[in-house]
Amino acid sequence: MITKKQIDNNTLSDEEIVKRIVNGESYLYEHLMRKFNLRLFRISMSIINDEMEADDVMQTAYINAYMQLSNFQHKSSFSTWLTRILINESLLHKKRKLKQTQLLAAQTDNEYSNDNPLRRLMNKELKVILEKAVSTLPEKYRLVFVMREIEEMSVNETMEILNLGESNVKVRLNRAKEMLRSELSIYYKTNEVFEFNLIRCDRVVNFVMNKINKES
DNA sequence: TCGTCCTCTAAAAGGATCTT
DNA sequence: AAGATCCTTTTAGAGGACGA
Repeated sequence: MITKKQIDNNTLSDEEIVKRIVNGESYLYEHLMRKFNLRLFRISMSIINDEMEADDVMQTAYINAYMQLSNFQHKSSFSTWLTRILINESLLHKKRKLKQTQLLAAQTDNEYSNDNPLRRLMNKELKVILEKAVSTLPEKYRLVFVMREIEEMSVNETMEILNLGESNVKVRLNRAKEMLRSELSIYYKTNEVFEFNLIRCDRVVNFVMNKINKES
């Protein structure tokens, strides 16, 4: 575990931390991993769609990045460099898995499992619906959507990592949103979103009735 | 070969936010 | 308040893939 003292109250930039790691302070790598874990997990999930495998890929990417740290030339930010390594590793993993799947003639499970970091932030039902909708997006749109909207990465960072032009990033994001709107409309048109269920109905009714009874 | 669909790129308009 | 900057959205055109 890293102490606050060890990382100078989080005031060091990623690039400075990298330099210190390269100079022997390897324990500082934990700080970088903790900082980027969530981002890398989400991006990896957007490619792989499997939590366990995303974990494995992240581990491999972290190890690869660590091994290459002394070769990091600071041409881009550390986060961009690390994300690029993760994407490469994820795509490689996907490729291997596809090959394996074809050999075994097995079906790929495209559904997200139920435990995801987004859970804490969202209503459970809405989260499932959104995840399902996001998972239906073609990979290239899903990646841009996750990076821009969920990870709040800049257009510049996204285009740099994905090796795309600026307008292409924008159009892909816009199309991803269009697809999501269309996908989600199925749910809200069938009243699955904001469903006023029996339990909630009872709760509201009971609350109001209690209030009325007290007033009278 | 031709038509259709999809993707990418570029440009422009308009809105939101930041800076002076 | 005005201008600058960034972002989103829309539109048009070019080019590739694919089926008839």
